[in-house]
Amino acid sequence: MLVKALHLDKLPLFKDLSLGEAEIFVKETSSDVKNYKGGTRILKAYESNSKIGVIVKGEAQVVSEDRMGNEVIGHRLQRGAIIGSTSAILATDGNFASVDTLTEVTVLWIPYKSLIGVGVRLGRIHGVVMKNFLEAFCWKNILMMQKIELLSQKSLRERVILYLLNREKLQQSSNVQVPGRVQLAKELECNRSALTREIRRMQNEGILICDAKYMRLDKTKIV
Amino acid sequence: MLVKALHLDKLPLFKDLSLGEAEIFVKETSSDVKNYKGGTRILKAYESNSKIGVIVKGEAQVVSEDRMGNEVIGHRLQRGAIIGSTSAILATDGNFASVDTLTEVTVLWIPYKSLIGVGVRLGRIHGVVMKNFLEAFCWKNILMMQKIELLSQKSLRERVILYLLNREKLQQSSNVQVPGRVQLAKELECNRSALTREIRRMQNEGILICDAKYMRLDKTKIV
DNA sequence: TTATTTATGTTGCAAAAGCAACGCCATTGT
DNA sequence: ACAATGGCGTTGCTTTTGCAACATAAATAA
Repeated sequence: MLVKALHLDKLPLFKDLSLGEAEIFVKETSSDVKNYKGGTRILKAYESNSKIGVIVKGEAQVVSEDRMGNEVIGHRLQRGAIIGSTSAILATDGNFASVDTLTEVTVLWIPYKSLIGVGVRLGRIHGVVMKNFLEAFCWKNILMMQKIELLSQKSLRERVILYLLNREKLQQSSNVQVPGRVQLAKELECNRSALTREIRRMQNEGILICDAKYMRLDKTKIV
Repeated sequence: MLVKALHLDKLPLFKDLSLGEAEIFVKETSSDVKNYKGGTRILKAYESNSKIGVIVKGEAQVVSEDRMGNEVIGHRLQRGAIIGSTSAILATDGNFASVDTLTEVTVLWIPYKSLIGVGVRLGRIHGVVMKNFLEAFCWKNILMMQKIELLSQKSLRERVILYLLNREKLQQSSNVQVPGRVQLAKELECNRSALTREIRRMQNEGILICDAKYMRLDKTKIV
């Protein structure tokens, strides 16, 4: 069965559930699994959506544009990531972002109404899933907070430092793996050449040691 | 009883519940109500917390500092606002912000464990509260997204415009009520005098009509 | 009332960041 | 092998923004 084949029970969303329980949940909520090729749009901005998606396999990406036509962040989504939650939960105006696949992607779609509605029937199972769901949701929140904090820095240098400090925690290493400069500049929401310039400065001052793929902050030198 | 006296059943969190049902919920989850004087700290950053708070009366404010010692956003919280959710849900590292009262404030504290745990016993009631809770959560999300979008603008002028457009929707009027310049500068995360300067420029160009309390964009003039 | 904060507008100056153009290198496709 | 594309560093120039100082007005406290 699907649950077993795709190891759905190993998803963070089903943490603390047995294989059997996960199967029951999927069945009772009429959730279904869909496959998408690379480069497809899974979720369209400004369209209504009634299901919560969980990425089971592959990699996808959030894509969106603000009113001014600028592209707003495009962070990556991998196994376990939850998509479409706001649009499903707030039937009215919810999603302002689309989700595109980067590789072939498998998604588990859970009808939001079922998620809410099956409570009585499923008892403990429902409680556990809900708990896991909320946790996932919160993580998303924390990431957003981090982004806000990052963008609130007044100088580019501070953004770089904060970015690296956050990554250190995430990657649990003081030698931080970073994306290419183009991507990095996007994430820091700054101009690419301004970024390289600042990186160079920091290197010269000995605050930062880095090559193309890794960076390391010298914490003794930042105030 | 408390629920009745404080009109708890009228809280968004208890939408679609009767007074009696709200009472049952409060009792079964062992939720309790607390009062705080103005200028008190309700929730402390970096301290563990196991309850979800709902503001019942009064006004409070989010306060936080980032690693660099800068004060990050302090948005206002009013009746219905939910606080402490991340720290309660993610027992480990959750809350990086404190909450202070501005006026006298009443808070309904719901133990997170109960919220999750009472599902079986409460059936429909639980489902409804959960649904309402998720919706509130999502709104928070949307506000954060808006903030991110705002901060992602490259020029101050764009920030001002985006801010006003968002407010227009919120206040449902093209004549937008704005806070004082100091507060506004904080929300736009920019320098106060740079802000007044930009406002003046926009006025001169005829893009913006404003006095101390209100602003109105001339949409025919923005691209 | 007067004194004392606190918000606001204004301005000059300095620092920071955006922009654009260029050259180099690596990857990819033909 | 060659061309074409795309990422990266560099640099000069321009614009934007932050900062600090000051004057005024408004609000608050004594």
